[in-house]
Amino acid sequence: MPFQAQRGTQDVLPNQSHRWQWLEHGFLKLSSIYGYREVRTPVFEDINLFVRTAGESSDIVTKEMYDFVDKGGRHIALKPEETAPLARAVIEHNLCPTGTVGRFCYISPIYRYERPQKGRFREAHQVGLELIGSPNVAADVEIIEMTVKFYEMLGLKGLRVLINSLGRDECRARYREAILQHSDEMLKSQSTEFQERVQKNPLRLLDSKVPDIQILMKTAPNVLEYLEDEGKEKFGQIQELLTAAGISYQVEPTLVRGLDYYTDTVFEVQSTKLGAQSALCGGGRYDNLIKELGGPATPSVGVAMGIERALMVAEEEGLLPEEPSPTVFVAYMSDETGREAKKLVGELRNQGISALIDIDGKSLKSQLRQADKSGAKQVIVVGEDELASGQVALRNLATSEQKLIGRSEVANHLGSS
RNA sequence: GCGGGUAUAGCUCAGGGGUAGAGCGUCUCACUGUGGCUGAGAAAGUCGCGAGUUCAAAUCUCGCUAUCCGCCCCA
Repeated sequence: MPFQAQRGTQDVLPNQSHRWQWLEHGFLKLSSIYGYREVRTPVFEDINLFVRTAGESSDIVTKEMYDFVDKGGRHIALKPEETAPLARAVIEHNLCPTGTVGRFCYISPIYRYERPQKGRFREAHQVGLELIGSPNVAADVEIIEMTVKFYEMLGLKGLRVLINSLGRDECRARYREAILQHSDEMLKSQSTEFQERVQKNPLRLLDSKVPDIQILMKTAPNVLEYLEDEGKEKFGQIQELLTAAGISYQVEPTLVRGLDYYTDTVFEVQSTKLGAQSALCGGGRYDNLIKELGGPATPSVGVAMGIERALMVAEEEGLLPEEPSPTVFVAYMSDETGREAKKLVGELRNQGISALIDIDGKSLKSQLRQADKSGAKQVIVVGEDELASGQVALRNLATSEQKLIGRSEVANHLGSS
């Protein structure tokens, strides 16, 4: 009877790792070019970390959390994102002393207890960047620029960069009132559960998928008009800097984030190829987070980019690298030549040459078929006659050219041809 | 948490109350020691799991599980 595991994510099927490596190497390279240091945190955290950082939206957040009580009675959550754990780690280890700027990047699994669908998994992975300690708009721009560069590096096309500013406390409070007032009539006809949610996070109305609400939001007040003077000025500066950097973007006043700790800038990169999940990444400024967690007031900005989603888009666009194939397939004729062939494969592998060999003693024809299938460019045939004179046959599968070479020169030939 | 689709060979899927199907792949042979092309043949399945209805269930019914898609939510 087949065993079906209760699992939270898709199995990773064979031959995926080169895709991940491709993406992660690209990310780490970009990070190092910009001077970002990699940080890792555990997959689990005390659930209160996330509850605190979510502010008034905390019960919504808790609902989506993959949490449990561990053997020691601790209430644990598998981290649903990396920004809060990283901020916690920065405080705990004083990675970014007051007055300095810290640049950090991460590659991390994240967990959310929700129904999987296209582009959404219970276990997913993110790469992310956090620039901690600077209130300057140049920080916002650096993060957005790196995000765009990352996707450019992967070769993704047709992406939209959306930016918005949510202002700070004063703007937020005034805008909440305005949008609640605007939606007052509509809310009366909704369920109490929905009304409570809206009370907790009215901004969420802006990117609702419900058609009626979308129509209503077309005439909603614009958050940008509620920005404090400083926020307005900064948002203008960010746009100037982005333009100067040659980054095309779109101001989207309905772009919001679910968490309360975001301040001023928020941004997102979208693709049309992800079903209901259009966002490839999300980021923004979070000047209140570190203080909220008990650290010194530390203005920061960051971004988290979904690995699975990026790979899905890359796959649809045919950008993924080819699977690596072995350099050579070593075929043999008999038990005796088989022993010699295995020895040869061992030698090649010891030299770091990717070599494949049949292990079931199949026919030569079958071995060559395997070789063809494996993508190996060349085959070495170890035969009795050749072996008697200390030689093996080297066959190029693409051209069908075959020549005899000395048994001891195999590695040299493989290197050059 | 809510709604819908799907589950049959290694893969992609058709079928359908009475012997389990196709294409691709695999293997063998034609071709004693040379892949791709061609032809012939073979192997391979408790038809997701469990119960019910029936003389008979892969097929109908119910439950469960998994999976995909949408809602909710999205850090």
